[in-house]
Amino acid sequence: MRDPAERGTRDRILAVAEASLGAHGYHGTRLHEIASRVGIQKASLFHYFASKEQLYRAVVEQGMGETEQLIRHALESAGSLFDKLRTLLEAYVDLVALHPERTKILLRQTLGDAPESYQPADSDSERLLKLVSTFIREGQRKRVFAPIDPQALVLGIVGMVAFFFTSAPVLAPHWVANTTSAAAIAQIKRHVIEVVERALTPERA
Amino acid sequence: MRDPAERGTRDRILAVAEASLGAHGYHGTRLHEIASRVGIQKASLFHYFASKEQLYRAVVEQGMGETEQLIRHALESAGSLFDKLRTLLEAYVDLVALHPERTKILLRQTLGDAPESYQPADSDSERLLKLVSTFIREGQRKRVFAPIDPQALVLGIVGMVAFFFTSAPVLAPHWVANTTSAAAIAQIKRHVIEVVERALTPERA
DNA sequence: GTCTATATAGGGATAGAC
DNA sequence: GTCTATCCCTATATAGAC
Repeated sequence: MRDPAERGTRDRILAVAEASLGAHGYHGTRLHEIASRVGIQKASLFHYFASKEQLYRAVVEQGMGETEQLIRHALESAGSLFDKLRTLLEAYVDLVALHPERTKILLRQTLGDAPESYQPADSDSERLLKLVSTFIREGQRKRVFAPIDPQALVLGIVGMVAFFFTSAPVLAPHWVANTTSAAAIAQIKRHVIEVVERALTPERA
Repeated sequence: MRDPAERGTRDRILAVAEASLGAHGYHGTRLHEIASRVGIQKASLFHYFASKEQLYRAVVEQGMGETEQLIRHALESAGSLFDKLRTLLEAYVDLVALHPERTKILLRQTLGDAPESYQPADSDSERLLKLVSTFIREGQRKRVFAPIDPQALVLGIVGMVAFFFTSAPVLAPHWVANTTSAAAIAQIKRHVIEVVERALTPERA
């Protein structure tokens, strides 16, 4: 990290590793494949990362960091609570759409796919969840949002969005052939926003 | 299958394999571990299944079959469309809650976690999805359900529910400490039903 | 049908030259 | 910092006795 000359290759390794880990999971990923795609020899990887596990950790950390940044930024945006909500959802969908492999890795991690020795720093994810659910709870206190379980809502959204971009292309290829197309992303965005807004809009009875 | 004497051990292998595959994924699963838990030697597994891949296929097939049965049954239940919807959602949540490992396997499969040579019979899952989305589309035609994208809704529900029982316990352990408790299942059921009903209830404007 | 013993391959990791 | 060569372990799978 201190040596700028190393950055180039190191970053390329991280990028390729993210793709491989997303596609095949931790145990299914072959260091040989990563090296090959980067254009170096397998042994050269060990110059940058001490082990497969360390490489995995680096990839995960990078992904979590960017996600947190994005969420904080969206929650600080201007407008009404529903405006903020919308901004957040749009940004989140965009993020997942832009990094489906990363999403797969995080999803897989919650399924237990990780090095045996891995102790997930779940404080990260928990902190993120709390950030958003607190935002919703605030809105409920002000009677702007309907009194639905905030934690469940947030978890459900995360699962839903992740599923759209990771599993849906496999399960329902005819529905969204290409989840990277602008049209597909817009469609999913609209859907998510509609469902969430309906869930959070107070009864007008 | 023809030899009844074989059924006992074979079924136990399938059950144990489901648990292991769910917990560690295909590549992370060790045949040695399965054999050990069944109480036999690793080599004995090959008497029942020709390869690790065949064992995997058997586990997946069994899981898909039961899921399809359940969905068909729920859709044939009595009552209004909203009644049927409710019955379906409750049964589905119960199924996932009862078989979290199975759910993990199917989730993982959509993420690309499977033997290299594996050609997923996605016709199965596509057929299932179509079954439910057709039901919703029918309700929309009759103006009972709001005109939301049926495919997206169904995929979203599947992702949401799966996430609750597989990832949420890891991500938010304080939220639902034990997703197998009756109370937790009831809570999740209520949440899912509320979100879906709100999404499908036509505007009263 | 279950066992012990073993074959075979693949993959993570290291050694050491350049 | 990248390479070639190699170590070494683990995991799937097979052979063949009982």
